[in-house]
Amino acid sequence: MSRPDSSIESLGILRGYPSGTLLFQAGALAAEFFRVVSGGVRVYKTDEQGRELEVARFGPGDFLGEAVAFAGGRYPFNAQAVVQTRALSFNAAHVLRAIETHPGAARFFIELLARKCLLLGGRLESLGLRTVRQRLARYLCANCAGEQVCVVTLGIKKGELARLLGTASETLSRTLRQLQTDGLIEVRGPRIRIKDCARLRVEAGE
Amino acid sequence: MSRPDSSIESLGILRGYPSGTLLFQAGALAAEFFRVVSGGVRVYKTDEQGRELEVARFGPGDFLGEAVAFAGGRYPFNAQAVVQTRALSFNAAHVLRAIETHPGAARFFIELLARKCLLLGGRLESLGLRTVRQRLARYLCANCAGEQVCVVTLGIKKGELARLLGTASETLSRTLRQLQTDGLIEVRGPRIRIKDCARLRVEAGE
DNA sequence: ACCGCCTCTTGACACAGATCAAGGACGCCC
DNA sequence: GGGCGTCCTTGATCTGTGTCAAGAGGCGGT
Repeated sequence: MSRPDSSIESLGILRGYPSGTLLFQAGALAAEFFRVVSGGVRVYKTDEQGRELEVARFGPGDFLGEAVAFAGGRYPFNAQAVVQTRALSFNAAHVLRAIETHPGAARFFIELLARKCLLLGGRLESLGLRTVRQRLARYLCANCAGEQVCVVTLGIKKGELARLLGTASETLSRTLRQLQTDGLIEVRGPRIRIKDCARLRVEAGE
Repeated sequence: MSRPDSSIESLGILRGYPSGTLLFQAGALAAEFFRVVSGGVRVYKTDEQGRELEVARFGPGDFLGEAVAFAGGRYPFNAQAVVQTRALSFNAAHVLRAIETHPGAARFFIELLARKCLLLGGRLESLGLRTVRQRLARYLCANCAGEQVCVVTLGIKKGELARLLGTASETLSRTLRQLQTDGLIEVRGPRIRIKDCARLRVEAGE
């Protein structure tokens, strides 16, 4: 389920993106979409005042930009390589044409888009009716093996995590401390030991 | 582009939903999705404390629930008829099977899902980095003909609009007044005259 | 016309989280 | 080791928005 039809895959052109470069930019016409091969990409939006919201972060195997490319129109967000990244670039029109003759590929992209809708819906819900504390708890739970006691090692900078959670780094810092004071976690740099997974899950609101 | 393949359409079963009844409920297994024929449906989520966020509102011609049904799993939101509503109900597995042999239908659903992703992404951005004032300005602009001066008549109660914008009705009330004080609009009950569309658009942040 | 119900408005207040401003910790390079 | 840049933390303060409480206005029913 994580690989599209190989005849589709062969339509992709492999490209390299040094850390910091943009795969696409908000406002540009969306003719192509991408599949990350190695590295990582963050998708974000900046407002006039420079405040920034990270919509999602993608790693190897993930697709990005496919929704805009299929719908036609302009990218609503920026996509930036966070490390040296390689990605397959697809022309949306070519892929749509190929899909017409490959039912399996159609189904693949339908499920891909459907899952992306669910992802976005989940983030919407988090942002709309959860506090920073709850969102953080949820993030930690999601990245924990589910054991009673486990250690989450952040793969990203705390400032980046803050923007991913839709908050400021200062607030994230304070919230981490608060969870620690409450005996739920123990923070040692980028290493976070979850002392009580069950209780943390309650904090997260399931 | 707004109609699926007729062979797909014929898979739907027409059902009636009195005002207030649920088409589906958060947590239920998603086997089917819907297309509104007449009436209106709001999709929302309630948290433990009773706070509520309206994710989207659908009218005649719109699909809902298709993302969850295609991805498999449980509905993350509730869907409720806001007035007496008729809707076609589709079994997701049947439709997926039909799609395999109808390339046009595949393309239809891909574009449908893609547009839904864009819709959700837009709402995410609004909620994440816009103030209530900006979101309201944006809503008014979107529902205005684009003329220099025009009148928007709210089709929904102000309390409902508030939840759609992700805020409380009291705050909406105050914000409307504020825009009026600033000379951007004139409010007379559910009728809102936009005095300066261009300036309002600036407020909205394009 | 009176009453009850519902929606909307307004005021007072509380609080989460953003912002501003200093440090402090750590790594890296010369 | 000293200096410098980046990231993180902490404190003080400000602001938007939610919440609670009390009317105000409209509308239908009797």
